[in-house]
Amino acid sequence: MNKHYGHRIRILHWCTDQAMTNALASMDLTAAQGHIMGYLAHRDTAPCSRDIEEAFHLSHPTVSGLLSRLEKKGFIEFRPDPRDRRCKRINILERGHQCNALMHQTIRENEEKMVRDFTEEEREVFSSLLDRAIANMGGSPCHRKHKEETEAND
Amino acid sequence: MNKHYGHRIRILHWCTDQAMTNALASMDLTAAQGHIMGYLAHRDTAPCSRDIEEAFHLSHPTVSGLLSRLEKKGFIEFRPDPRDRRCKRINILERGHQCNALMHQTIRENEEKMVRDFTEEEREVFSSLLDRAIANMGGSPCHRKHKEETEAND
DNA sequence: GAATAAACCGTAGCGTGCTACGCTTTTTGG
DNA sequence: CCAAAAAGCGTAGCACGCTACGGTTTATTC
Repeated sequence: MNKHYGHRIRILHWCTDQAMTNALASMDLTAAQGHIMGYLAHRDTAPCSRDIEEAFHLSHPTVSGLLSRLEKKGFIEFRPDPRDRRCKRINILERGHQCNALMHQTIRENEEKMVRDFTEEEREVFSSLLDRAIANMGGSPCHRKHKEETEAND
Repeated sequence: MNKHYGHRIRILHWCTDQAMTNALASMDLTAAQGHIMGYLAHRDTAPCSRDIEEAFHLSHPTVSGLLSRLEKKGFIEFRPDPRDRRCKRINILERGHQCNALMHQTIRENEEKMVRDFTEEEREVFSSLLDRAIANMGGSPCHRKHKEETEAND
């Protein structure tokens, strides 16, 4: 019936996304926004949009939209970089720090939930197979920026 | 670094989606639209929107939008059901039939590509682990319609 | 030093997913 | 038979992906 890997991947992606959405709804964050906040939290230096694009393999309009919504809701603010006036450094505000603990806990819970009945060995196999599947599909997306020579093209 | 299953699932989903998008671009179909066409092709009776919603676990506004774009591009047409005037049966048009072969070939190629270096046993393990992960996350989304008793809740 | 290239960001426009609401039709219950 | 519930679909409005284009600042090159 639903025999395709692609279909299962889609469903699983949906599940994780929904779980995050539900867990974060209480603090007015979506799943995507939460992941950004989680990333910002364990950075020591304030990153700019470009850093997030690379970390999440997202296009910059996507990141731009996410950040502007986070700013509007008071989780972050932008600070001009005096060294480079093109950059807008992203600073976490109080409200952003508050959600940090819940964020990481939620991620951990969902990760655990997904493989809750897996043995340790199965978890490693799962990880390994996922990585190999990604590699087989051509690696991470990344809009082929800074791709050195990843293209053999048949 | 990218240690989370959720992250890998996201990337893998992205990969399959992009592969489909690229493969189908030549016939003016997106990945999501292509999947719908593939589903329609191997149906003998003309389904209605509801059938697609359940098959793909999508909300009905999403399906509605997909179908209206497919109709606008001439892949399908709607036919009122004389038995039930609420339903709009979905009929494949010539153009829709034309893409069928390419659709299925593309799906097969991508499925094979993803697991190209997997042994037969690994493929089965992968399938099984994906299914169990989905089950662990609470099963398929489906907006909890016709869930009989799937909820044990803890 | 001025022109070109590159880097960073923004906006426009689209597709695809969602929830929430409403409309029409069918089914159900009294 | 008529009212209420349920089923099917539509629209509005949002989030979040993308590509394509443009604008400002920085770096390079002559």
